[in-house]
Amino acid sequence: MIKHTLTQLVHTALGTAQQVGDLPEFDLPVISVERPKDNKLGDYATPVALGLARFARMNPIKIADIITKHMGKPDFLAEISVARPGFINFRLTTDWLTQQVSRIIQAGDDFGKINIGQNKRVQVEFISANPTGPLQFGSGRNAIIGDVLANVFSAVGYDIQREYYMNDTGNQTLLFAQTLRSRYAKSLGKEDRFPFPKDGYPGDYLIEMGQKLADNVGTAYLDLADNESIATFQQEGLNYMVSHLKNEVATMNIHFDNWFSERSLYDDGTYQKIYQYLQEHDQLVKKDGAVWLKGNEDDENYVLVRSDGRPTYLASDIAYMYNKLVTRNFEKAIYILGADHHGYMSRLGTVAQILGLDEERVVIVMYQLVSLERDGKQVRMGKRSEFVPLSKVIEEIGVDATRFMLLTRSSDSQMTLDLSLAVQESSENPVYYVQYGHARIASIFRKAEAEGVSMKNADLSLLTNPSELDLIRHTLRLEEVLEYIALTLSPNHLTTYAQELATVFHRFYHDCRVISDDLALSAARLSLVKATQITLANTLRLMGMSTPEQM
RNA sequence: GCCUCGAUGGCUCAAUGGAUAGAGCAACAGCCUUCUAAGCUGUGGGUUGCAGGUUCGAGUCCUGCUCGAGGUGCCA
Repeated sequence: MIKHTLTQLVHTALGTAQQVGDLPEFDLPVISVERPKDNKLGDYATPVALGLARFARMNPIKIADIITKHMGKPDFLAEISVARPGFINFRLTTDWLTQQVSRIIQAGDDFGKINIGQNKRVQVEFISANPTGPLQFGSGRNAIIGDVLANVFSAVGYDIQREYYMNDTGNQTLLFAQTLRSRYAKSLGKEDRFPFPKDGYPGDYLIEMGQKLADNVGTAYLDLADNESIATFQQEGLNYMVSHLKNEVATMNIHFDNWFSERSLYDDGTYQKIYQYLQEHDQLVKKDGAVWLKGNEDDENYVLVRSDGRPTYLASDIAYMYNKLVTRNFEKAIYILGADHHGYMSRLGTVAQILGLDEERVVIVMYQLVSLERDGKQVRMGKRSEFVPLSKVIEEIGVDATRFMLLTRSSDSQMTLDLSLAVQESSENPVYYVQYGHARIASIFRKAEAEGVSMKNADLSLLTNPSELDLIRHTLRLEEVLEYIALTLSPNHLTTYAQELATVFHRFYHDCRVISDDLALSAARLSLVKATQITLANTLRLMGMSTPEQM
């Protein structure tokens, strides 16, 4: 990446300047190379001299001059200039820029990939909603953030595993099984046998599920022994829900590598193992008949085992983390959590400490909740209030628009979706603007083929129009954007980038006719258009969206 | 009470401690005989919630305050 090359050059120049005594001794700082807001200033810039003024006790302009003096003039740079109050600006040569077009075309689907991950194994766990019902719209945000982050981490060189953690044990599962049993009995006309449980799940899907079960097994499950009964309905319900969830996420272009069972942590001895570990490390306290985790701070006590002997979800979380980071030995475990789980954050850190794990291996991406409105009035979401299924929103506005909308905002910002406006807003969704760019390009190539114009043996040096060069600059940013997203865990930048790239392309399309009588120029421009298409397509794919050939 | 997050143009939002705070929508004015007008060009619109502080430089970091969302269970 050219940005890294520049960083390295500045770094070296600073070292040299110190060696020859042009600059006093100080620890070399982290050098930031950025894109200036105004591209008239240059393609890249560094404010490093500004930050050094204090340590060097020199005027930043003077420092900048010294740095540039020792940088020499690499052949990919047309100009290195110093601007007040001490920026160093770099301008790339047109030649270097235009050559990038062929690099992009050669890389094809791989363009944008970089290797900062060094193939380290990283797990992204996301959604992980209780398998007790269809996904709610709020889970969509979790889904998109997790899926796109996983895409980006793959692209920057990590070996990524996507995992869905199924809470298939505990209170909610029990209630779910009881509800299913009651629905099943009812569809056989035996509701008196198993009345609807208190706080049971009201959703219609359970009525359907009960009916299906009755169709499949008849009355066989009515007279199971007490200890078998609930377990059976749990298992049936879980199987049904998981296949349902798989289909549901598949409609959003999401595919998990693994569906991890919480219960398996108890069945395979992981829980017993960590319990023993915690006991040996004096982390457990018995109080009021329950077992508490001491934690590292006073007053940070959490219950691990209830007074009735059943472990809490915290027990599972500890065992699960152990499983991720020790048993399966992932370099890092990324958790995508909604703000309603933010209590987890400190807890997971505590858990890592207790297990003697480097806390940096636990990465938490927290996003603010999505609230829903209808005609400007808030719609309460929750298990027992109005339920807005994700699938319904997707049905109404489409996967691409849904994904894009959920991805645009930064994770930290709360977002509101007005259901009555969703359809209307989706029609002006910027995703279409981006996809239109891709479709336009496809159209250009259809035309080129029809007219026998090809991009073979293109002389890229013919690309000199500012719109053309600007387009090249923007395609090259993809690598930087991906690195930035991986570093900051902020996948929303992909949407901004996609829109900017589309804007620059549409402007180019307006300014420069691609297919013309000038065959040499046509070939060069077709190459540029190809490179743009590759970049747009890769960006859309990273966001999990389609790349239409026509619109 | 304590903890987390937010407040940026009429609306929805962006912005690596850097240069003149940017997009889209909405409003207004232009551009199709030409590869897709789901496009392009232009205009207006801002004391970045309030008050301090740190810094050469703050929308961004720190402190206090106001308003909003969420958390603070032997629920997950």
